[in-house]
Amino acid sequence: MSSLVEAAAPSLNISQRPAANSQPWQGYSLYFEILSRHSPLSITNRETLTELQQAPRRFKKGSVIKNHELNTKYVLAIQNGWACSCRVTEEGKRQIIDLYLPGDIVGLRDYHAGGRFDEVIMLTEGLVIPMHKSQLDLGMQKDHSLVNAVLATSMHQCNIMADRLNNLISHDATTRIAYFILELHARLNLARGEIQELTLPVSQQVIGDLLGMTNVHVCRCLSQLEFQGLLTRDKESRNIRILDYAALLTLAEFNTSYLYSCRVDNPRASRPLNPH
Amino acid sequence: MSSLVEAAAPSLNISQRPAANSQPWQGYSLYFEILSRHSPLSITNRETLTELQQAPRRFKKGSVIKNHELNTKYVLAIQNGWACSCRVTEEGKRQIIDLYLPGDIVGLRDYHAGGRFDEVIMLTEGLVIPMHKSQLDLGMQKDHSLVNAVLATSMHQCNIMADRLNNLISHDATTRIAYFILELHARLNLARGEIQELTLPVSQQVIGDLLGMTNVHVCRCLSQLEFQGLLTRDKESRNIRILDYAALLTLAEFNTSYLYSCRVDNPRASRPLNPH
DNA sequence: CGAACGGTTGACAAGGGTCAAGTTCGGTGG
DNA sequence: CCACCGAACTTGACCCTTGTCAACCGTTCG
Repeated sequence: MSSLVEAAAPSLNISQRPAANSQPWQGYSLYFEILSRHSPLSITNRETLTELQQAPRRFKKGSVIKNHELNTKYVLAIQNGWACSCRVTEEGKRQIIDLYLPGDIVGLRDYHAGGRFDEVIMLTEGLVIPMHKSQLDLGMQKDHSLVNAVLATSMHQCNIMADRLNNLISHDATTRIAYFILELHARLNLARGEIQELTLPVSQQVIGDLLGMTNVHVCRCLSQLEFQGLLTRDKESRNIRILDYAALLTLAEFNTSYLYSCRVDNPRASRPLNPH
Repeated sequence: MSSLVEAAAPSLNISQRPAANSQPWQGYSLYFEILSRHSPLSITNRETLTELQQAPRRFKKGSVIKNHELNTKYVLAIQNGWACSCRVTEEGKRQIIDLYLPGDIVGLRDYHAGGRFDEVIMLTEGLVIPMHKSQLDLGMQKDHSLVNAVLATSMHQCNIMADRLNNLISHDATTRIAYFILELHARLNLARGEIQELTLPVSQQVIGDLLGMTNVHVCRCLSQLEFQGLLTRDKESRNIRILDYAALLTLAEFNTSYLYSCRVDNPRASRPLNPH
């Protein structure tokens, strides 16, 4: 079972780079949007979180944005792009164990462990907004509702992982792919807008690494889903259009979409994550 | 891929049963022990947590101790025995997605979701200590160090799940079993005492459900590990004795034992979880 | 232009599932 | 005490799913 994320590209510690001179992110609080999704936060928190978050940083595909010595004191909010966390074996192979999409926070899982565990790598180019852990800690001490928001967000990530585990254990390859597509569809909050099109901006090799199968078989399974009339693909753009949503749900036994739902008064899809 | 936990046995809502008259658990705080493992807690927390925790309850194997309507307002600490959480499909099949051992806290994952997600079932007979969520919330508001402890404990569980995911994705069946045994060995904190013997108090069917394989193949893989001289089994007691710990580690690529380590000043193995 | 990468396809092999029969053991009832 | 039963484990035969290896094609990029 092979597992390769692209060889690590050069990366920078966030603290090495001071805030840029133009500050278009000022006044926009990605953290507030993310954290208030699962637990109500007052407008005061919005101001606090806006102050705490640092300048967005752009990373290239393949950049290591976090490991045992890089950004251990930061959590990172993904504003744009996909990232994954990997376990690195002694032989240097990387096994993808978690996937981060726009609107996810990276670094909660080893928040209290000094960030020792995983390496986080950009799967695409993207924008990342750092926040210093100690400042988030201070924020939580000042306002307890922030504690609940952080806890709820962490648990939400944990539930997504439980779902993936469920998917891996109980489904065969084709079904796993179908489930994965529906998971992305839900996490990207496309279900709410009844948008039936999404992009998988990664290679079939990466999809295989995520789902515990080979790139060859990913290709076969996708072809089969297409053959069955459940979806169509555009190879160039890596777009997928879901043709028969209901049939996909049935096939994948995907009935946990509620896991990914946000609070009703703060729909994720209705507001673009990138304000520029 | 079949998945069956024994048919649900009768179960009681914890609140239906007042504290017993004799109270041997008084003064003993399982929650303090668990929560202080990953983040330092003051002795004040010990008293608080001791007050908050309710009378231990004994459950039979197969009891449902938590679901969408049962104990939704409680977290449960496992003092004794094994439990698992399951996703229930529409056809009523149960898929095990998480395993709880003595010293684990049940109900953190859907803490903020009203406990809607999983059903938790005893895999063996066991003792469970409930605590009302709202009281834990109050405790966290009073003392911020408790927040860190709860967060760290949650994240620890999340990391264990990430490890299981890693195991499922990257290993074949025999290796998965080896990894699973090492995971248990580490989580039960036997590594510290260099104890090479442990008990799997569940059927091979359940092990298969946990690892995404059939009971038949679990049997074959265990036999093979025994044949290779890595361990011996006692069928009656369901005991396993590890003969070649180093070889098992190598085979399973298990190098994450640090994940399960407790704080040095509070070793889990040195103090029995059941004070009676 | 050629190299590198990602996707596709085919032939073949191996890992693991399925089914069925047999075994052991503990519990139950006569 | 023995007969019977069910649960769990074991083993063998067979077959399907998936991995492996290789060739080929289209695109992109230097």
